[in-house]
Amino acid sequence: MSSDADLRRLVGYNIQRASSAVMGAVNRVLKPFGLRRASYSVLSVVVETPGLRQADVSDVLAIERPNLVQIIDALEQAGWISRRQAEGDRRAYELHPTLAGRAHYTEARGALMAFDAKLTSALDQPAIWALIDGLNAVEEAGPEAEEGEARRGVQAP
Amino acid sequence: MSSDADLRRLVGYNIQRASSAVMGAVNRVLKPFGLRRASYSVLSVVVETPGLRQADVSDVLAIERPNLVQIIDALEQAGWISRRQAEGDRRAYELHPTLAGRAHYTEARGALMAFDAKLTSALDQPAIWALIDGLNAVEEAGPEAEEGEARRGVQAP
DNA sequence: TATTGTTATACTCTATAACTATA
DNA sequence: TATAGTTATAGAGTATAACAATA
Repeated sequence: MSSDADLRRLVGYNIQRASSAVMGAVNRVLKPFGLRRASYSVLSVVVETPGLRQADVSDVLAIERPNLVQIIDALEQAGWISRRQAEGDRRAYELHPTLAGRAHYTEARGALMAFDAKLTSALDQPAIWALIDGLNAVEEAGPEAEEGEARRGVQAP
Repeated sequence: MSSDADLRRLVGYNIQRASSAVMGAVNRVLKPFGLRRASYSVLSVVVETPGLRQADVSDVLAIERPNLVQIIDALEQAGWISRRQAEGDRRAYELHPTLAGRAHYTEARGALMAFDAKLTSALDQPAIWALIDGLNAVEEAGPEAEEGEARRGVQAP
């Protein structure tokens, strides 16, 4: 009987453990491409949906605007995306992938998808769908599930 | 069609999003009890398996030994666990819960399990089992899945 | 008055090297 | 020589306040 058996009953704990087991590995897969998880995800949405503004990317990826700035700077300096003045709003920038950016994304995506497939190699397709559905349900429930939980309790040092 | 549709095909991305949606909420649930995720998990294994050494806790929870020290310090100062000299090895400490620690854990556990149940309120029991099984499979596959992925690629700024 | 991008900053989490005292 | 606990520290990742330019 393993010592974290009680913790293993919590979905949140299992998510955390799986997450930390995967995060570092993902970064190592992306490193040869000059990308990290965050910059890969930004490159992905810019390639898939050109013309998004930084605030849009912030909303889609749940990355705070200030933290996006440096990520976009790096992607722009690498020559993979570019900022363009948004038409009709001189405050905003539209983000577009360069040709090199599209090609680079395709390569990195191939490596990452191969890695991701290995993560689930012990599962059949229905199990993978169930996993993703479950994760999405938890993600949606997360913010609202706090109501009423954090009201009683003891203050401690 | 949402802009992260391509990312959503990656199990790792869905895990990351669910994880970050849940982590902060868990900490807010635990805050009234003077606990965070890490200290709650340490208190849990010490209550469930008294007498573990710090190195054992490090292995069970995948927390680096140096990072454990401050967590255990805080739990000890709060009066919830105690360090005891291990018999036959004067280098090591065995960790034991206090009476107050057991009681406090029971309270915090109740709040956390109620919160955790809300996370999965949209899922039936088989779906919850499938979610946990899938997460555990990914967690096991994580470390090994990197072989051969990170060898080719372009170095970038 | 509100919003976009930005700067600066701070806080948490995580990872590593090196020390001590024991074994 | 190796291990348990510790110290110090560095690096990500994340969050917030405040500013200039523009709406």
